[in-house]
Amino acid sequence: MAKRTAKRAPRRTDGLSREVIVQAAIDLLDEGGVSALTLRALTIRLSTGYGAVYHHVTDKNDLLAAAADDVIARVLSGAVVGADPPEALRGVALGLFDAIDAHPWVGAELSRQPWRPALLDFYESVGRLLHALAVPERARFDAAGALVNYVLGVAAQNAAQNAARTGRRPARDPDQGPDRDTDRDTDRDPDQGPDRDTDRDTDRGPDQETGRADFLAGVAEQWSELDPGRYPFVHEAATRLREHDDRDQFLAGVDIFLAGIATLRRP
Amino acid sequence: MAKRTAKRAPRRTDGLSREVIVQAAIDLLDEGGVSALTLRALTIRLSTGYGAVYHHVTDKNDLLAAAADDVIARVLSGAVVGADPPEALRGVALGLFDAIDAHPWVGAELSRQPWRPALLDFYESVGRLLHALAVPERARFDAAGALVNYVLGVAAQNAAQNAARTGRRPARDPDQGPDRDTDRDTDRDPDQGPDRDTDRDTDRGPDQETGRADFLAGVAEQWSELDPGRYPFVHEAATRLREHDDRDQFLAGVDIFLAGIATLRRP
DNA sequence: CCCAAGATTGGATCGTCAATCCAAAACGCT
DNA sequence: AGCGTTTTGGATTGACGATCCAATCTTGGG
Repeated sequence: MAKRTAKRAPRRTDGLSREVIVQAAIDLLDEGGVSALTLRALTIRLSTGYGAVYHHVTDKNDLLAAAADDVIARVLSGAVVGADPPEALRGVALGLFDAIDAHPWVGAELSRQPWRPALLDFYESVGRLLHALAVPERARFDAAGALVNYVLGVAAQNAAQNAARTGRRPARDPDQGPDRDTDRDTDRDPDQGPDRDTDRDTDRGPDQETGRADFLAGVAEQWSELDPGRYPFVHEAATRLREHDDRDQFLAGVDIFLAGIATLRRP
Repeated sequence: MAKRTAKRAPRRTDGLSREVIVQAAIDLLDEGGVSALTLRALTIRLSTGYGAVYHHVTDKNDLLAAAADDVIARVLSGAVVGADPPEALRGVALGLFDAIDAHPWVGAELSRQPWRPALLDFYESVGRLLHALAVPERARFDAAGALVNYVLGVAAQNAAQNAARTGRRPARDPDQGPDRDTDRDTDRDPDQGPDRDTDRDTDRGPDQETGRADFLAGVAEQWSELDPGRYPFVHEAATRLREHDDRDQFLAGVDIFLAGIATLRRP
């Protein structure tokens, strides 16, 4: 076989740096979700090779973490100030929520590593505001943890679903239509050929906005078909689900939280 | 190469069924986390081939979802009855928390698909208990959603961390030996210097129980080294962190929630 | 200006994985 | 027994993360 020295492309002149790589990774992630961040895609986008990338980055995990830190750092810089504590808490929580909503992949990443330095400022803000709310020290720790967990949990879940809906995959998960093998056990139906295409690469919905509505409508449809005797609450909730808004419901949850926290005050 | 008809192993006689496969998958998942569920491992454990598995299961996602459904179905069957509503809510939440704690991989899976039928009973229980608490219909929907999100969020995060600590991987992460050249730094990061090794995968403790404590101690160590002027709350929280217990803090969060929900009552 | 040591880069290569494919083996029915 | 159908085993494909090494640039000492 021909000498493996087969005339390689000339070396780039513009410096490749960790920042450049991380930014390219963020772009890929924003465009196509976690599954779009592959070493191959990165090397193509940067028109470089594997070695160059790995020279600046230890790992794919390193890259993902760096990208998440980067996004969060930018977001948290725009802090909410001057409002009364409850309002400020809402603002901080919403800030993180919106950030993760805008970059769904960040949610999954942060959920996996909630003690990353990038979140320190978030903890700190929450803790201070709780202090301002006269929550005693011991309870403050629990309350802050719970609130952070709530925000990250909700955001991560919305992210996972948004990602799934738009054809991006949080990790795996091929979109999957509204219904599906609820019938498993016994003996899977003899063919299931017809869906089978839901599988692979997903048809990404015609539109992201209407896609979300369609998805919710599908779930609501299923829920409303449940036996009202056996599932009275879920059956009823189906109607709410149709008019449901992620952000509103998130805020409602935060408010419940704040109301609960208010009971912890020690004057 | 010998004719590809190279004498294949005799066909098994005990029937291979979807149940058997799912159960084997659960075993693998419980033993080694998500990363341990590979088609290879599955075929080896079942001493069968790829074709056989894919004949009963459409996808790896399908398999994972089925496994999660299975575990949850078993857990939720042991419902809490007879207690007063708040106590029952605590019981339901704890039940799900403990289940996910025992099977960390379920947390990640459910977080990604919170509307799976397996969770219907959970929603239903929560909704009914909220009804018993005299929460008006509209608020009930928000409250139930928030509570479910909280439980799933916390459980998923604990799961992710437990998984990371014990060497199981929540999603990616190539196992990789304990140490490694994290020093690939070159320049970058004048800030956030002290951590940087929190980065990757932390030293996994020798033992699962003490491992958790070590991990928390490590984070507490970092936090306590922060500038108390810049991060008063986090710095102070470090001491709490050392004596922190996941389950207790989870319950504290649930209680805050319940206190907040109590303010929604309409008599 | 020149050249060697080191830093940086490109891409071939390896091992693993999910998924597909097809023929062999067992089964079921007459 | 004979034949179509279901079930099974395993080779194969293609994508990925990671590693490796030679080619290429940069730097600084002379």
